[in-house]
Amino acid sequence: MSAIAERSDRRMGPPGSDNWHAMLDGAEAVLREEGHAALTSRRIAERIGVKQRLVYYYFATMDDLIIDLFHRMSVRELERLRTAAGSSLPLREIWDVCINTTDARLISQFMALAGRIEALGKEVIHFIEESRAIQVAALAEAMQRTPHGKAPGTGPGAGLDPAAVAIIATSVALTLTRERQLGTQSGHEAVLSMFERFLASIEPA
Amino acid sequence: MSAIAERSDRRMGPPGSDNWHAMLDGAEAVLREEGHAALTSRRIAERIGVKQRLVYYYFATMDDLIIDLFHRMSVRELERLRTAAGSSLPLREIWDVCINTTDARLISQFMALAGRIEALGKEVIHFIEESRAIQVAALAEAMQRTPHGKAPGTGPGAGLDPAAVAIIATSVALTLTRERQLGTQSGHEAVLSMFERFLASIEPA
DNA sequence: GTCTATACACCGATAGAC
DNA sequence: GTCTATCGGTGTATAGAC
Repeated sequence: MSAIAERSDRRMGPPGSDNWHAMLDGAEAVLREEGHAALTSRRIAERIGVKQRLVYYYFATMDDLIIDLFHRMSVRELERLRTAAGSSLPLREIWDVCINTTDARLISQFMALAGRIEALGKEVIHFIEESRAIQVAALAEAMQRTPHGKAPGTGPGAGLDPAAVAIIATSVALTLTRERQLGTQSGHEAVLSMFERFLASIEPA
Repeated sequence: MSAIAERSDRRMGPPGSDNWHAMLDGAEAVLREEGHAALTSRRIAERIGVKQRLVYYYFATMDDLIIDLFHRMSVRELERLRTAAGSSLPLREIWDVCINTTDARLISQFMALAGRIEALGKEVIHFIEESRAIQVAALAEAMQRTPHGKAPGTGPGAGLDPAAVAIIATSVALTLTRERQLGTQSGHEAVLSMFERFLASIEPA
């Protein structure tokens, strides 16, 4: 998945090595704290105490570094989601991951970057589809097991579509996290208690 | 609201003039097409056919330009929302604004910038709270008029909270728009038809 | 594997003439 | 109001020694 193989001439360091991870750790911290405008080879090198040139030994270009960073993060996040989905209270655990583990600042930075770096956009799409599949599967199973409510506002009992619920849940989780980090929480309790009620009805604790 | 008054010494051009608007137009286009890393005074000047120095005649710093740009955009967007809220089908019109008018690329760029520029963060919060108030008011009125459905999955008839619905609707609209622009639409029909059913139940056409 | 040194482009912002 | 000219800084990326 690394773009390293695509470049030919320059000698390069091994992905997965300690330095490689250290550089991605530094990049992640810079991205989180200062935004992607500050994500430069110099800043990363300075942060982890190596020379700038070394960054280009492990990553052919800064774009490649960014893509590898997102990929490492998305692998971890999918792992977290799969673990949550395999637990005894899958929906609650997944919701917990979405609302507490995710860093909205990082997501914002990657979203902004995805518009500029095409290969990153593809990674992002892949991540969205994978994570949604995990959530839809967990929701479908829980809904099948429990006689669940009706679609909101609907007269006759059209059931909820797991795909719709998955999109709503992840969208809302991201919004709440982002707004909280931004500094506003107006209306948050209302939607949180609504999700709490939904969880209680479909996955009793 | 412009930061111009806060700088003292340098002579500056009038906000609201033709050039001022032209520069913000150029900035908006750059932001949309190339992202905020490319949003520089030179790029803007080049785009609208003036010299770079002129940008600094109208805006004290690039940050001020960005804040003014967001502010101009948020005023327009709030105006659109208020018009929609005053129409004969307010909920449908508001939903239409959220899902069709909004450019998710621009939002992503501003979100990423809001973490870095403190004054922009405040503008963003202000916009979020204003637009949410408009939506909540429209929802509350429509819900009061129509006997609406129950909270999803709930046994006893706890009503939907307008604030919760507003957050859900805007979150989902932004997600759908962003994913569509990114290049994926998996699950979108499910959630769109769910909103369509909700709208039909609460605001018959 | 890691380093020094550096080419070259572009950035924000300013001084001061017209 | 708009221009020319420019400073000082920082960015990506490379060449080639050790």
